[in-house]
Amino acid sequence: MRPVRYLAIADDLRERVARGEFAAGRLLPSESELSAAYDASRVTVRKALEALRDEGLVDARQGFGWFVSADPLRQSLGRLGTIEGQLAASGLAPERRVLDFRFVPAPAWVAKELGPGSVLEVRRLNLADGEPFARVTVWCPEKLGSSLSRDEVERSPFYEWLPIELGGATQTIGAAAASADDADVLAIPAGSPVLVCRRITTSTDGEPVLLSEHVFPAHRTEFVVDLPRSEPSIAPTGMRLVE
Amino acid sequence: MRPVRYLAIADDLRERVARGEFAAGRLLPSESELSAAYDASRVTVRKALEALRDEGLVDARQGFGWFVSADPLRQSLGRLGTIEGQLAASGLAPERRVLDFRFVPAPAWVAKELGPGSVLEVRRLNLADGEPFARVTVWCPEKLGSSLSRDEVERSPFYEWLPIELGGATQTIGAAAASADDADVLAIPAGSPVLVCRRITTSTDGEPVLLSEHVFPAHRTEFVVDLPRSEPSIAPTGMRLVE
DNA sequence: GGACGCACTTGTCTTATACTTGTCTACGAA
DNA sequence: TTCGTAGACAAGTATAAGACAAGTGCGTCC
Repeated sequence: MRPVRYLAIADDLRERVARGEFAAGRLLPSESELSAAYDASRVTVRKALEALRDEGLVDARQGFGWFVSADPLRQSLGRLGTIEGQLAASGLAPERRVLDFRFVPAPAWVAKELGPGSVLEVRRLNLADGEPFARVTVWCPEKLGSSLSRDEVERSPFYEWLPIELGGATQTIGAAAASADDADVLAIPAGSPVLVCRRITTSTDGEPVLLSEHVFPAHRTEFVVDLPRSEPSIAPTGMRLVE
Repeated sequence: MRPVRYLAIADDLRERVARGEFAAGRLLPSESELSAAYDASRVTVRKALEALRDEGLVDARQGFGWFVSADPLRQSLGRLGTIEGQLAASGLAPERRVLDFRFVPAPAWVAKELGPGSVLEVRRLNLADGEPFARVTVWCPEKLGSSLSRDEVERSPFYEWLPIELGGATQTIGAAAASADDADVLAIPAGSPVLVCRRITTSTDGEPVLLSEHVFPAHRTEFVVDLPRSEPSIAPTGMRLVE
């Protein structure tokens, strides 16, 4: 339960925009409709929309309506979102291809977080418009992974299938030279620079439940971090594709 | 010795905050709720909260509530600003060596932010215990840079010498292969992976005033980013050295 | 084609309620 | 004196519900 309703609505709208539910340049539902949909007053909905406008995500014209900003100048993701959502927002077709799906003994750095034992390891290739842009490996404890099927994790984001609610995440971003294996699946020369991102996702009670390693070709991806100084209302952190 | 109730409550709250029970930026239960929960009067709860406020751990706004202070953010921003400080903290001797100090026409991506014209460009090498660990280039408008001397920027961080107050910053993090030049000054093989971080720092009124490009050898550095899930609040962002 | 009206939108108010912190007084116990 | 309880009141915030002005799009009538 959130004490501040309009922030929750802003979050939800931000996510829906990021998912591409409202195409760029297209109209959002009117304030009255949103008000009815969220069962909130128009004032509250407006505050949410105005918050999004401050982020440059949407804009409004009197007598016309609210619409997704044509050029999201600083499209910023304040929450733990999926890269796929951003892809969809920029009009690219996301695709997931599962390379491996197996239960294995936890690798060293995974065991350090989850504890020793068997884990589900899913190796996956993410594509945008047919072009590979990320090799992702996800590990989760055996007891969580046992309810998942390979088809499921190929269809939609991993965490959607987990029977628990996720909390926050910590990720480290580093650079490396592509291994022969990664170079192969990403269709880049071996040894060329890649961004390596390791993420530890915890459940709402703080236990690490999901570990992942993302490898991005350097020429296609970069991280954007906003460091606000004065008003800590939102500190967006996200990733975006560079063209 | 008489047990002092409000100090005990303050201790308990401090621990709950430290455990992350209340995410940074999140509202705490109201004074009335805490009062009921601890079976103490509101005055006592208030004294506990005020003690935490004096420590800078929480803050309050009238009519709104108590929330975990945003201080960690500013801290990490400061940390980002001075990697050198981190080095010193870990017992390494930081050193700055100015490679270039000159006024030049703004390069393309700099001109895009600062506008065309002449800028001060400072190329610098950062060392830890004699080992180079970052090549940094800073650009700032000519009228700001004209009051700086080469000795000054070699002695202490760039922004300390600027006659204006800085606001927030946006930085992008990417990977690349080391150029021949960078490889040379960083003492790494040409073409080996490096982290490239470009930062746009704005003044308090939102004007970009400082642009910088940091190049780190991949084997020594990585970024750490915390991602909150549902709370649009504070996302501490920092960088640390890897072993 | 041009003028008009209608339905709908955002922008900007007011009024009211519930809840919050901020501050104060009065009183009791060790 | 110090610490605690109990309560009252002021001031601020979030939200609800609604009224009204102003702008937009569209169909209709002349």
